[in-house]
Order: sequence, then C-alpha cells, then structure tokens
Amino acid sequence: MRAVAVMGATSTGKSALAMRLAILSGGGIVCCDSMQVYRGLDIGTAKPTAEERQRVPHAMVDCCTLPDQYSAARWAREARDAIREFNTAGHTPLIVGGTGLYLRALLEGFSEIPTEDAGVRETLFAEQQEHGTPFMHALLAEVDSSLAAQLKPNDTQRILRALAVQRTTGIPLSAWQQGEASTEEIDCPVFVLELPRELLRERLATRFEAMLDAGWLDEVRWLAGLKLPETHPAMRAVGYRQLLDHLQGRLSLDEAVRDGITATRRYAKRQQTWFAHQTPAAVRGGAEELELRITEALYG
RNA sequence: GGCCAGGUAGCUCAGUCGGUAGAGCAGAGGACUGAAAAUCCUCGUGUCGUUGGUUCGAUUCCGACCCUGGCCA
Repeated sequence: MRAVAVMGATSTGKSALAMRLAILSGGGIVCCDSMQVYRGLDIGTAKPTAEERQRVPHAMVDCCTLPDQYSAARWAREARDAIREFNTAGHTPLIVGGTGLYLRALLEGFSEIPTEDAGVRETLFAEQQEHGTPFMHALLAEVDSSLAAQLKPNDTQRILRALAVQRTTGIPLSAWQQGEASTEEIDCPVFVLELPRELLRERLATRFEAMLDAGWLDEVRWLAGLKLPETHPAMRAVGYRQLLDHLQGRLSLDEAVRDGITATRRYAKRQQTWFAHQTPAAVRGGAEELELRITEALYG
C-alpha cells in the first residue's frame, strides 16, 4: 500500500495545500481527523465542503453517526481499506489532518485488544466521580502495577481505559500492549506543514469568527439537542465545548468565543509538540517548500 | 464636594497580627499505544498606586495626594 501524509496543526492551510495537490495528481484525500468523522459536525470542524468533496474524493469523513463514538483503532482499520481502494484504482491518496495518534495507529498499528464490555466505563466513571482519580490510580496499581507506575495519578482518561480493559478481560492492559502490533506494510512518507506561531494565532482567531458567521452556533444547538453524555468526544471538541457552555448559560457569547479561541491555540500547540517529537522521520516546512517535496514524493 | 470600598504577576484576586509575597487563568515548555479537538506534567521577582511619617526594618501601621467603583449631595 502507498500513501502520502500531509499533517499539521489546525489552520496551517494543509487542506488547501492537499486540495491543490489532489487536483493535480487526480488522487483522493483520506481525512485524518478525529472530529470530521462525525456526521453533522461540519462548520466547527472545518470539514471539506460539498463542492470540494465533489471535486476530489474524500474518505474518512462523515463515517460515524452521532450517538456512536469513534476511535483511533477503528480509524486505522477503515482508513486502510480506503487507501487500498485508491491504490487499486491506480492512485496514491493524500492522508490529510491533524490527529497524530490516528496516523500512528495506521502506520505502526495497535496490538489486538478485545472490545471493552458495555457498561464498564459507566461504572468506572461513577467510581471516579465519587472517589476521585488518584483513588482509581491506586486501584490500577493493584492489578497493573507497571502501567500504573507510568501514569500520573490524575490522568483520568488513561487510568479508566486501563481499568476498563483489565476488568473486561481479566488481563492487565500493559500485557495486551506487549502483543504484536497488527499492521499491514504501508509506504507512506510523512510531511508536516509548519506556520509561524504569530501567523497561526491570527488565522485561528479569524477562522473562529468566520465559523460563527457561517452558522456554527446553530450546529452546536443541534448537537446539544442530541443529549450526548458530557464525556462524548464531540461534546469536548475545541470550540464546541465553549459554545455549549454558552448555550447552557455558563458563559456569555463573548466569553465563549474568547475561551474557544484560547482553547484552539492551546490545541495547536499540543499538535505542534506532537509532530515535533512523535514523527521524527517527517519532512517539515512551509507551504511552498512542502508542495515541491510532496510532488516529488507523489511522482518520484 | 462628602462618605464607603478598592488600588499586589499580562488578567481576576489571596496574603503578610510589620522581617520585601502566592493561587487560578493567560503565557512558555513537555508527555502521549483503542475518548486524542482528549487526558496529563513542569515553570511565578512583581517600583505590593505615589509620597511623607512611625520603626532597627513598611507592601503590611498612620497622614497626605492620585486613580477606579459605589452611595449621598
């Protein structure tokens, strides 16, 4: 299998770059984005428009209907199928997005781990609410001391995941993670699009306002109407979370916008850190330089 | 004009019964194996409004002045 990945923080302009390249190459795009997979979250996720999708085929967009929840493993599985289809049609697709973990799941694979039993999460969450995360960390230490030692006592998300797997299988998560990672050989050079911090900040803020003008708040009202649990990924997405707080009267619109822009900035910084340290083999650069290098990769 | 409450880190504030000060947020850096737009970790010297006085020593007590908010005229 073969693909070319174009990754980068939000608002760096990677989608526009990818569109240009895809139109030239006649290939398709595989979105690597943990929020664009949800049907109905369009404006706030900067999802490719209908026109763009008509012009260039996009995979891994709108592949999950909302009460459902997505995951990195599922994305890797489905993205692999999408890439194979493009390949058999004679094309090298562009993997485009900002979700570093998803790309890792695809390129390096995850160990085979059984699905958590339904309901374990709810039980764990209730326990965590009552006793606090450090207490849950202590519980984990009893059944999986090596993983517990690696996790901070406040890391709710990883601690509950570890406990959930241990409780449904009776085997510690760290043991499962020792297992062989299931990957299919894939030739995929990785490119990271960079933008100076100051410029990125400006673009983030401008885009946030533009999304509001495009009717983002109505989209958030619709989301609120679904009554999803507050732990659902869609409820915690940058911007959506703050706008949801506004709809529930916890923030004025101005405050929600200000906090949303701040949250986006912090998110972009985390992405930059990830791509700087977790993808050492990647080629980094600005739009012009990358466009050349990617073109070489596509045709060379 | 009078009375009251404030003026402390970029912002919101705590505190020092007098020995030059600390939280949250922001900001910076970092981690990252099935929720990842998530989750988590580390980093805090600033004329303590200005100016006199008391004191070995004042941001802390007293006075004057300046600024902000509220109430009364």
